[in-house]
Amino acid sequence: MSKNKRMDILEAALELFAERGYDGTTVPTIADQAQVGAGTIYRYFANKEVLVNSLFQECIQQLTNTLMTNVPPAAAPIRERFKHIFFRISEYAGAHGQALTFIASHSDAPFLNESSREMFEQFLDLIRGVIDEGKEQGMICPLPSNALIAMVYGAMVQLFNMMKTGALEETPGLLAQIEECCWNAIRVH
Amino acid sequence: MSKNKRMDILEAALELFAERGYDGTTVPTIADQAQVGAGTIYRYFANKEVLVNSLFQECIQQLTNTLMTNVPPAAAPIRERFKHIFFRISEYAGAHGQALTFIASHSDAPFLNESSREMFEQFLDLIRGVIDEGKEQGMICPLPSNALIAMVYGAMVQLFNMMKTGALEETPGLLAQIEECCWNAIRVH
Amino acid sequence: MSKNKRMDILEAALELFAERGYDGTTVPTIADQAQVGAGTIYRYFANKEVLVNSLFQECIQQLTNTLMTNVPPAAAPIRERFKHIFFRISEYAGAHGQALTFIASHSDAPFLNESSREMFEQFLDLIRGVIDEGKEQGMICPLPSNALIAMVYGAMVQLFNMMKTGALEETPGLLAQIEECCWNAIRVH
Amino acid sequence: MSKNKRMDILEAALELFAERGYDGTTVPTIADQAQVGAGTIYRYFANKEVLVNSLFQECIQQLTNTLMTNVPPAAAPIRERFKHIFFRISEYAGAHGQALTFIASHSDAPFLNESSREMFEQFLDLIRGVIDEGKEQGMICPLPSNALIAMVYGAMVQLFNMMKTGALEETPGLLAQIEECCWNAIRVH
DNA sequence: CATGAATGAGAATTCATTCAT
DNA sequence: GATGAATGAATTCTCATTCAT
Repeated sequence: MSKNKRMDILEAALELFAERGYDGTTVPTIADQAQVGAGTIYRYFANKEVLVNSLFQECIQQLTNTLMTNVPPAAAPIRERFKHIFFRISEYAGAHGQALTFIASHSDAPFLNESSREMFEQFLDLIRGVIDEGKEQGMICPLPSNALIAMVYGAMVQLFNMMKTGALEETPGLLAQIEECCWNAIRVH
Repeated sequence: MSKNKRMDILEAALELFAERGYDGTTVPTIADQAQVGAGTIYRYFANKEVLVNSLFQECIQQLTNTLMTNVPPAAAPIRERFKHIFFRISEYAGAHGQALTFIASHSDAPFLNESSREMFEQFLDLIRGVIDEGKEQGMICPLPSNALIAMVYGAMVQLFNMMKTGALEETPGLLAQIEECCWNAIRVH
Repeated sequence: MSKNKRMDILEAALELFAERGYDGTTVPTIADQAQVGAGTIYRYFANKEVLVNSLFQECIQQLTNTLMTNVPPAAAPIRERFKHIFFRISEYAGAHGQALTFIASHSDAPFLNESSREMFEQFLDLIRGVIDEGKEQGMICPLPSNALIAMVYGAMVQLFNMMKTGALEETPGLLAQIEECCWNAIRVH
Repeated sequence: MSKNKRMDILEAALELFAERGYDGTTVPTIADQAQVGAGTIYRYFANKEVLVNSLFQECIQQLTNTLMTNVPPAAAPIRERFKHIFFRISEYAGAHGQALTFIASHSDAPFLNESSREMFEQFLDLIRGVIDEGKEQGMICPLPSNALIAMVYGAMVQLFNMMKTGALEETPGLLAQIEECCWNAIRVH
């Protein structure tokens, strides 16, 4: 017996949205997976769109929180700050089932509201901050930040997705090497 | 008056699937966009699933064809062969509206049939071939090929997606620099 | 090459309506079976309802014509006149594929128009005439004519249907015995 | 407010299928008649075909049950056993609206599944049993059982159909006389 | 005349949402 | 609060009919 049905619903929705997408998932299916009645979902969320936005925001919040723990001081070397971002996101992907997959596949969706979009931008800003600082210090390529973020974020999403589905086995040391690769992609040579 | 309604339907579907996803797109919407009657779609495709698979396969085919033109000789330096892949995909993304976005966002979808999955794998194999060869020559990091592909493919998909939506302006020289970045991500340092 | 497309269409429709019923048969299916274009059907019949009524009426007409050939004189014994009816209908059922099945399964249909219903009644009247005369002569049971017709007609329809589908093999002498049975059902004992 | 919507749906379907046939009846029409929402039908029956098969089987089951009540001992005279069949079926036709009409007009339909066909055959076997026994005892004509069943069953279906539509008024004694006629059709003279 | 591709109204079916229990 | 049966609007798909060739 779970003490929190709201959480059960969000977890069920996360898994299903990540696998089949928002439009490919029916509310009764979420209810089944969450082991609640279909009507119960509407006690906690006004409708399906509110549910997906709540879920999206909670995921981004958790991801952001993860990124904000043990943050190296602003004065720390860019290399260290980049590592922090990489390994925190990696940690989050490992800890929260399909959350990163869900975020990545839904962050452009037309049903996301202003608030969800804003939170996603704020998350990207955390990465942007490091990248911009790195560019100023001449450590990172002087390309548009969006391009640099896209490369790093795109690469990471694909990688963690593959690890989730088992297409890529996570061996010791692999993560560190991949981090190195991502850094090499954007650093000045 | 269009000569080829089948093509009109595929083009309309491509645009809509790329924007809203398969499940978020209704058949009448596709019909409207294609300027055909709803029933007409069913003269060309047995059902919506057949439509999305046909579209997916034609896109992959075109992308594969693009990758196969002006292929550098197998003996060419890996660097050149990597550039070829990058710029061909880039060319395809520029030429075919939302095709790359559609492919990327649907390549894991549960409604893709065996044949579609196979064609997608064959496309990835084209990239894998260069990467494996590069690893053998000691030019590319000795990481699992899937990881290397994921990084390059993930980065490219995000980048071309951003260019499509205007979040990233395509300035002269930018593409070449980005290509350099992608190469730096995977090469041996 | 058939010289009469109208006939081809009617024949195709007869077979299909007998097998699947009017509502279970699509116009394109009739066109395929008749080896004509779908549009051609509308050159000969204003719509599907007109087609089924035309077919019904032509079938009834043929059946009626068959019943009217070699009619025994009104003064002939009832037994002989009954035999005539039985064997003529049997002859018609044998000669015209699914016609009797079609008639039987559609004679109550809501899409039959006044004219079709009238013709069917006229056909029944041919049987009714003999039965009424038989009742007057005291040869046939003094039951409502409708009941007597129902028995004889119902039995015959089932029997010829079975012969058509092969559930009942037509052996020499069988028909005569069955006729005897039908007569026994209604005659005075 | 009805206790049992499943029953309401089956009753509505029975009436409509009997009148217009399976293909001539739309699901929303059934829903209207049953006073339920269209979607409700799909909570009880996976689709229209499952509905018609369920209905067919329930009707056959009821008819079979009726035939099995107060069965005369196997040692009873054939005449009595025949009467039992006739009057039981008659009783069923009288009690259950359009059930016999529905059964008769759909027992050959291509959408009936194996199970439905089997149950119908088992029902016919109940009649066949008496007829076969009668033939062995020399009481019933030595014709193929299928032919004898066809006559009796065909006649009865037509008769009860007529009574339902009012084309034949059910007066006291009529039924007994008709039963006599049916018996006369098949008995040895 | 004949055709069959094209159509859109209508059929079967699904699913977000409500509400009586 | 929690439920899940019930609903009907929306979706997928079919098919009678039209019309350009």
